[in-house]
Formats: sequence, C-alpha cells, structure tokens
Amino acid sequence: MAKKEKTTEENLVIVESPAKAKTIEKFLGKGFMVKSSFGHIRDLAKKDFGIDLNHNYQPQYIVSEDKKEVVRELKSLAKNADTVWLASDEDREGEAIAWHLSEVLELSQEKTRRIVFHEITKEAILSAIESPRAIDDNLVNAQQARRVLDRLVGFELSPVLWKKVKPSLSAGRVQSVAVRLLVEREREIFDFNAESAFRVSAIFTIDEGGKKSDFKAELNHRFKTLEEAKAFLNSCAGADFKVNSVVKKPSTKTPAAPFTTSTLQQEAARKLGFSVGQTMSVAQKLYEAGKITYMRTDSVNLAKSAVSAVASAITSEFGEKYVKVRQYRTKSKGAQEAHEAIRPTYPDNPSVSGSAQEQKLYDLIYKRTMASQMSDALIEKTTVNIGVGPEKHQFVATGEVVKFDGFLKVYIESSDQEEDEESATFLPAMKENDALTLKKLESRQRFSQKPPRYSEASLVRKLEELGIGRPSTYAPTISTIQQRGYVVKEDRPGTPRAYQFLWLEGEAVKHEERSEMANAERNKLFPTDIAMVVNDFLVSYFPNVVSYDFTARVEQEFDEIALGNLGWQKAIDEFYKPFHQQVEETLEKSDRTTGERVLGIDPKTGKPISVRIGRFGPMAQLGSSDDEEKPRYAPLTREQHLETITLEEAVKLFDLPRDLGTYEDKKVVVGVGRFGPYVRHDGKFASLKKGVDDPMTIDLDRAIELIEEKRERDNKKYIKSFEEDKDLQVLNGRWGPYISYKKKNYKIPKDTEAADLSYDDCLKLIAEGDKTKKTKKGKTSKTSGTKKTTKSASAGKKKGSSTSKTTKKAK
DNA sequence: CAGTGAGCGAGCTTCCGCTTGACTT
Repeated sequence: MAKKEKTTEENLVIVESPAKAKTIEKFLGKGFMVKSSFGHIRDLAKKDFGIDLNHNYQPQYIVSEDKKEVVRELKSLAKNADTVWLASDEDREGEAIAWHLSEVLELSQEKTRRIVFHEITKEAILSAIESPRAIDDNLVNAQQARRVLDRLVGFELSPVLWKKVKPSLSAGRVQSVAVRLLVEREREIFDFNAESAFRVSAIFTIDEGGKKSDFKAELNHRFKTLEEAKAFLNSCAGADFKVNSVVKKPSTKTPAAPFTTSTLQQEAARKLGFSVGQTMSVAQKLYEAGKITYMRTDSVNLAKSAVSAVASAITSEFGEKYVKVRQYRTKSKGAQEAHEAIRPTYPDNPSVSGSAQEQKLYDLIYKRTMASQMSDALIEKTTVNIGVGPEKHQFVATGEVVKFDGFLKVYIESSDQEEDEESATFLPAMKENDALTLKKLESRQRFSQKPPRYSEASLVRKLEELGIGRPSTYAPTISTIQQRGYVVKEDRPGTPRAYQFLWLEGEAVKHEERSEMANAERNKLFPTDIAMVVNDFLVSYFPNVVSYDFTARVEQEFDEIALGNLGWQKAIDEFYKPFHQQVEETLEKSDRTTGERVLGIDPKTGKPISVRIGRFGPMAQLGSSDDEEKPRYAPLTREQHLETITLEEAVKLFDLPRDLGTYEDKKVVVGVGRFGPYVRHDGKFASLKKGVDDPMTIDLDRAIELIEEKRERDNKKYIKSFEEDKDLQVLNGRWGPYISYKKKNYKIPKDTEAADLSYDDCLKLIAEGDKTKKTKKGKTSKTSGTKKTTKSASAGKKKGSSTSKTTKKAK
C-alpha cells in the first residue's frame, strides 16, 4: 500500500470488473492505473426503506459492508491521481455507478472524466479516452427511479404476504411475474385434456432399374377413431401405390446471432445440460482467464476487429466461399447493449485448456461465433405425394438434401421441441407415375401434447421476451424463486399410458394395445401450492404490479426520465401514491388466505376433510377444530396440489402411517414426515425415492431395499473412530471426508488420505479449525449482527490474504 | 432430522442490479 502511494500514477481509471481492469491496464500502459469498483458500491439502506417518504423520496445510500475496503482504497488512489476516469458501463446502472463513485470519492468536476466503450479493444479504449464527457444526470436519475421503484414494490408487498399468507415470503417486480408465468402454465396443464388420433406411416420400396431403395412416408390424414384407421389399413391391403407428384423446392437456412447471456444459457442447457447458474459460473471462469468477452450482455453485436478475425479464421479453415459477414440486430425489449456479444477473445483459438466444462462451453461459444459469420446453407426440399388406389388420402414423403452446407459445417442451433421421430432425410430419385411396393404399413394412436412446463432456460427466454430482468439477474432470479419455496426443479417419471397399435401383415390388419410412458419431465420447474396461493392473492389485489407489461410500462417512464422529459421523483410519486393506498386497503380488507378447500365428508368417520396451507406447507385436515376431538393432520405429497386433490386421494392420506409387515423381526412402517415420505425400521429412517416410490402403494420388498440402501450409505459414511475419544469420528460427507467432533465439523486438507489420519492428526486439524473460526468470529462481531456472519467473514478473510504482512505486524 | 398444525408475542423476514470470491457437511 505504501509503495503505491509513493509512485503516484497521474491517471486512475475505474471500471466495474477486475478482469476488465487487468486487460485495459495493458492497453493503456504507463501513467494509467486501472482499478475496479466490483459493481455497485452503494445501495439503499435497509432501514425505513432507505427512502425518505416525507421528503420527496430522498434516497439514503450507504456503502455496502463488503465494499468498504474497495471504497477506502479507491478513495486514497483518487486523492493522489491527477485525473480520475470513470469507465463503468454505458447503461443506466453503469452511469449510476459512475455517479456514486464521484459522490463517495468526493471527486471534483475538473479532475473527473466520464468515458465509455462497448468493446474491450485497444482502439475502443484509446478513442474513449479521446472523447470524455460529463456524467449524464438524467440517466442517473432514471436508475434512481428504477432502484426506488423496486425497493418500494418489494418492501411494501412482501410484508403484506407475511401477514396474509406466510412469513418470510417475498414479492417483487421481477420474481412475482416469473412465478406467475409458472403458475398459469401449470393451470393450463391441469385443464388440458389430451386428444388422440391415429397416424398412419408406411415404408415403400422403389425399383430403380434393379436397385431397390426403401423410404418412409406418412399419410396426410389422421383418423379420429380406431375403426376408421382399421378401415383405411384394410383398403391398403393389395392396393396399387404410385407416385402422384414430385415437387422440389430450394430453401436456405441462416445462422443464429452470436450469443447473449440468455441465448447462451438456453443453448448450454439444451446441448450441454447445464443449469443457468452453472453456465454463468463456467463462463465467469473463461472470462477471468481472458478467453471470452464479458458474459452478462444483451447485445448480439461483434467488434469490427472480431468480425475480421472470425472471417479470416473461417477462410483459412473452410475457404472463402464459407464467409459471409453479417451484422445482427438485438430484438429483445429494453436491451441496453453496453457490451459486445459473448465471443472468443481470440477468434483464431478453436479450443482452450481448462476443466471439461470450460472446454465444452468455450467450444459452443466458438462455434456459434464462427457460424454467425458464415454463409447460408442451401437446402433442396423434396415432397413426394403417393396415391393409394382410388383412396382420396395420399402418403407424403419429404426429403432434404443439403446442396451447400455453409454454417451448418460448424453449428446447428437446438430447439426445445422434441424432434419428430423421423426428421426429413434423403429420398431416392422418383418421378410421376412410378409404381411403388408397400413394404410396411402401421398406424398408432398419438396423443396431443400438453403445454410444456418451463425449464430454467425457457423461463429466462420468456422473461427476456417480456423485457423483465437483466442478464445479471436471470440466474439469481431463478434461484430466488426456488429458495422462497415458490418453485421446485425436478424430474417427474411420468405415468404409463395405453395406446392402440395397428399394422398390416400380408392382407390382414392386426391390432394390439401397447403401453408408453407419458408426461415424463426432466429438470423442469414446478410451482408449489404456496406459489399458487401467493400468485392468486397478488393478481387479485395488485393486478397492475404483477401484470406482464408492468415492467415495459415503467421502462417507458425511465426512458422519459433519461431523456430529461420527466422528473424521477414525480414519476415515482405518481406510482407510489395509489400503490400505497392499494397496500393499505388490502391490509384492511383482505382475509388471511390459505387456499383452503373443503373436499367433503370422510366416509369412515363422517367428519369433514379439507385442505389448506399450514405452517409447514400444504396439508389435509380431518375433523373440525370446534370438535371435542382434536382434528388429524397429514401433509400432501409433492405431486398433489390443493386445487386438484380429490376427496378420495385426501382420505388415503390418513391411512398413513401404514404397517408394511416385519423385517428382521422389527416393524416396517411407511409414513410422510417433515422431509417427505419415509420408511421406518428399527428406529432408523430411509427416505422414499422422489418420483419413484409412492407411500400409498409401496410394498415390503421395496421398503426393505430402501432400508438396505440406507444401511449401505451409513456404512460408507463411517471411515474411522478412535479408542481415545468416542466423540471424534472421521466421516464421509457430501463434499468428501471430514472430521466430526462434539457436534462440530472440521475440514481435512485435500492431499491427506482420510483413512490414514491418526488421533493426534485429528486433534491438530480440530485445533486449526477452531482457530480460524475464532478469528472470523472476532471480526464479524465487531462489524454487525448475527445473520451477516458469512458476508462479513468473507470480507474479513479477503483483508487477511491481500495484506497479510500488515495484519501479522498488527498482531 | 421424521406422524408438527393451539395461542401469545418479540423479533425477524423482503426488492433488483452491478460485481466477485468463500465455503458449505
């Protein structure tokens, strides 16, 4: 620290991200020191909204706990610099960061320059330095309006939910709409009735001068009933088949735009199976290593220098005719385009070192970027119509031939739709009136598809489409709504469904019933009952705030503020006055809402059965609380919903716990507890497998299997213990081996074989662990309250590692 | 950790966007 102060740099440049700072420092060279603010440095205080409602919404900003150190350092560096260059992003948030910096660092106007660039290239930086400007107060005000609005909505609505639904719930401009999308889709699925029809498919053979080729064709009509399908198959037996027409049509395919945050998240989910959070953290690694450009962006634009580098990479690899330089336009609402699209920093690097995940994601980004500057693919589509004797329906065969592959050479975008089993392929040459032989003919009953549930990535796409949320918040929003208990992400195995199958064997039509798994879901988002109750409450009392276009409407206002046409406080006032009124009225008028439904009378006891949300989630109640006898309660299973459960299903919930029999002379009982369905045996519990086992139907054999599996796991969990002290154990946990001692857990260094640890080794590790825990605690208690332990502890640790010499001296 | 759900009351919860580590049993 002392050394830095001596060699005063004349210029201090402040950007948002440390990785960016490193790169830019290289471009600028001597006389420039480049530092980062690590994003926003101040935020509204939590107390009293951080907004003075009696004084024109005056915001109260405070430096966040984890930014104090950064601010201290920047302040001292700014003091010693001749010129401070505020180089945060050129969007609303970036402008606000520049303004907060100038306020907190007490920068004088003469000394301060605001510069912006949209790409991290030497030319862009140097030209930015050439044309500095002042901070745009209007843009800053637009950000203040955005911030204050979000705080007011979030901190007024959430407490209404605590009183009317359940404590600790949350509501907000973004998350509540995300939840609404899921709830409404789930209800569409509830209401969906699958219809079925019979598709007919055939395999024909054509004789091309002795060479026989087979190809597939499908009838251009679907039959409503089994009888109609049967009749048609019958009429095909022994019929003549001939080609009625052959139509060839050229078409082109164009590549997709380079990646933005949202499209990267979607493609990484589809092609690599990454969650949106995973994608972001792997991308962060690549970005920090200088391998890709910034990963939180809404822009599809590529730097000019990148486009030419990509073009020359394509030329050298595939030849000039594969190059087509293209400029893409951002389609998404509210895009602020402060950065480039996500692309390889060096487009001539087809691969990188790093973890398998990093390599895969880089490969995806590399190929997508390349493809975006490549030629269209030229396709020839062929449609062949085939007549069946005198029948009016025709068979249709479609073929696709790639005449020129273009961008398809490197990249094909995936889609969420499950592919039709037979996608178009190559067809043999045919002409009108060619005779065909029928090789195979079958018809199967197909059911219409219910509306698809959202995955993390498809929800992000929908939010982006509605202009809700930002690239930096997509992943956190998804995890917030899961943490609040509004959403669970899981697999559902589906249920077996019978379908009818017909085929032609010789001249005879055969028929059998077959079975398929229907409605299976993998890694999808399911709204909970809490989500449904909360959503209905918000929709009925605050329809304006949770409407799909609320964000779009306020964004228009923010734009007006940014243009200087509207005062931010006036805009907020116009929203807040009626909104606050709404809140007050709702608190007064609305009843507590529990989603209660009375299902009917239990045939066994004659008592009423109802369902509602209780303290611990959705449950069923048998009997009324006015009765002398206390009511019985039972939690709903994960697949059941308050609004769809039937009396019969609810009655069965009270059959639990169920006696399954005995195993090793001890009772085996199945029930549903706090952590879901379980099997109990000999005082031990084993959880039922989610989506596989059903507590209502599970049998003894399966229960024993679960008990044995649990035993196996428990055995593996235990590594060793010591005669000297029974409290000390070496165990296997989720993150590998650890030491457990007197209800506390301790880390084992990575290079140590856990099984080889001696008693003394363990004691040493425990002593070390206690030491670090104590020092952390010391620093925490100084700063603030209980809940912030993790945050301030990390701030404390950072301090320790970056300036370790000084801390040692201090001790 | 495992069949909870009374009623009272204190004290707490909560938003969105911009950043990165630290660290989990």
